[in-house]
Amino acid sequence: VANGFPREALGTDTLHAARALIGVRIVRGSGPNARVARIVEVEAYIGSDDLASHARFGRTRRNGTMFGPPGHAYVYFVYGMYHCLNVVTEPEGTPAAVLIRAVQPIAGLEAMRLARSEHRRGAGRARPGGFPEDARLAAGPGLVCAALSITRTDDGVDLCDPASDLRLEPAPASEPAPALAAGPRVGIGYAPEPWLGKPWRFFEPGNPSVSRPAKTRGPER
DNA sequence: GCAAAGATTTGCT
DNA sequence: GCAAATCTTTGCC
Repeated sequence: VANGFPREALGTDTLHAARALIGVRIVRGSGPNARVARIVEVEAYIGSDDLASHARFGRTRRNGTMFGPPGHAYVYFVYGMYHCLNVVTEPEGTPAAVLIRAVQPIAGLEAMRLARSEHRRGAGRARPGGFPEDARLAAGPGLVCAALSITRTDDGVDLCDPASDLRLEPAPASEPAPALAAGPRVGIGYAPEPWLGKPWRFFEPGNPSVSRPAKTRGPER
């Protein structure tokens, strides 16, 4: 019997929650067809003051979930073709979330490949022959949602509820704590300093499922 | 009501 | 290395 993810690990400091999410499982569905993936890369977006966050405009129709209780999924649509999954953090009323940038496929790889192949891209173009390496199936925020069939219908889902079709589960107790590295967030060139340079991207260095190599010179301690 | 840009990914020049 | 694909959301007139 799977345990639900402890909400208290997400309800306070977002940077702490972001680091704690590395290694945690994201599960889609149940039974033999369940898809299980291990989080290897995240980014923190904290409060309305963070000029890289969707919350910088205050509460809007799109980002309302970010203002809600922790442990729920904030899913948004971007660039006309991709979705991005976030885990809401901080107490209700404080807009903050952790973007899931990359996951490592653990189980249900067939279903992940199928979901990715069905994810329609540009002008009906067919995907070129062959699937990517297993480790690269969900190596990016848009690919995470494609591989796990995450869309806006999942916005607001309680990820700490073991009964949710999309949910978090703790890493197995036997698994060693993952190494951690940090660096600046990706794709937020519109944001001014100091937000642009905040080292609020966390990942497991060396993991082949990470979306892109570290921009930092070496692993942080 | 309209114009501009986006927490991306991919393929081509 | 750069621009296209594609459409929702935001901001301004």
